[in-house]
Amino acid sequence: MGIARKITEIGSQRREHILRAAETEFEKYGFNGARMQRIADTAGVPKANIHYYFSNKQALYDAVLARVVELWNQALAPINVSDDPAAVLENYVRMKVEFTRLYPTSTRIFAIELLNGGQHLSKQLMRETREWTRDRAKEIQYWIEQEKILPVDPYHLIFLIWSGTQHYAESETQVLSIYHKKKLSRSDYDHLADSLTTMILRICGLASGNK
Amino acid sequence: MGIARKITEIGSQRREHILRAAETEFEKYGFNGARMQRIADTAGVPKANIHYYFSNKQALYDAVLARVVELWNQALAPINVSDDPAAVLENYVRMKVEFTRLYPTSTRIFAIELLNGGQHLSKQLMRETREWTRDRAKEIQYWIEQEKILPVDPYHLIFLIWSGTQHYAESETQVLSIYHKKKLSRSDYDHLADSLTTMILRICGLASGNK
DNA sequence: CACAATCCTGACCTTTTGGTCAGGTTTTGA
DNA sequence: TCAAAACCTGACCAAAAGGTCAGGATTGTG
Repeated sequence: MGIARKITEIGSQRREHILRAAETEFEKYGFNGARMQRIADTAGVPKANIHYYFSNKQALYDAVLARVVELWNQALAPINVSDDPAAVLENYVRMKVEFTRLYPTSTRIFAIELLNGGQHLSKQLMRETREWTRDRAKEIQYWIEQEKILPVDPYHLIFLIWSGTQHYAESETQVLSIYHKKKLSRSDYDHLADSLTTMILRICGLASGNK
Repeated sequence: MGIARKITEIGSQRREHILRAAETEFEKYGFNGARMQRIADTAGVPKANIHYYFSNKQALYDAVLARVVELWNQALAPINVSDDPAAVLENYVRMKVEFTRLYPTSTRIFAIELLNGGQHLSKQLMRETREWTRDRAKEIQYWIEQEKILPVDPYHLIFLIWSGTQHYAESETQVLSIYHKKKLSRSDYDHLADSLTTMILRICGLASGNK
């Protein structure tokens, strides 16, 4: 984009088109394995056209990652709607499962990025995530002190929720192999949401009846 | 290796050397990002030497993956040493944490491979894992029927243990960023093992006191 | 209508990278 | 001791991949 060009024009749905193609490419092959030519083919545009919108591969990747991060931020934001630990936790777990179900591509791109050391993630995002987590941990700690839930390490609990949900996108291959399935269905995810909710609540001593 | 060459000679610690260098390379950059030249430099041998031991990049990667899988299999094997669910679960969780601590590289290579769809994993391994998991799930189901533990979805429980431990290797970047640390210490892992054990036991209604 | 700004792309260039190979050195074993 | 087997490597090579660019098409607008 070098010098400021007249901002987005109508015809620039191309940009969007390319971005979408790039997203699935980076998801499948990672940054290094991604091929500009293949992205061009998927998007149905000449390779040179990509370079009209994105100065280079890195810029394209950054743009893809930016959307992923934006989505991630959205997911972080809305949490506290209640003072009741059980409601807050259940709400969060279900949202996280839903996020994983709806955006497996983003989940995987993010996972790849983290595995690679997160070099392309902004300090900004890292800080926001840290602060968000710290606040959540404090809230949990407060619940513990009020004896509303059993004592647990708040960070470990949060990480368990994250990993437990994301696992179904990140290690989908393994999960599918074990289930002997081609794809996880909607009801698989519904069941997972119930199951995970129960487990997390039990950890906190907030048994919701049984099963 | 084309035609059968006289099997390993003493001098072939080279092979080992190269393999070790390749391991860290594949861990850092993934298959596509890995550079033969860099592996050679790390191993301190000329690039052509690598091709004396491994016909090509793919073969080298397969060899690396084979070791990882072997390690993985070892970790799967020893489980049942007791009839007491609490003991079995605690033992397994602690072993898994220890594995993640000791072999983060392997854990990450495996995670990358799964994220990539596990194309290089043998049907054999997939089947073994499926069977192992199925057996474990049956055992858990049995405990439930005997009312030794609270009802849970056995598969979800197993996946939760896996993801919860592996998370600290796979998303190490994020975890470290949140903890504001450079590295997880031995005691961090000890604490994690305690914490995870407690959480998993609570899920099963096997509260081990508190904390 | 004209001229600018934007959009588009085939052809081409450069660098990187996995891989080869001829010929040399070292080890083995009868 | 000596030849065969195994080991080693500098110098190359061909293909792949990211990126450039000159010039054409299209669109907007006074």
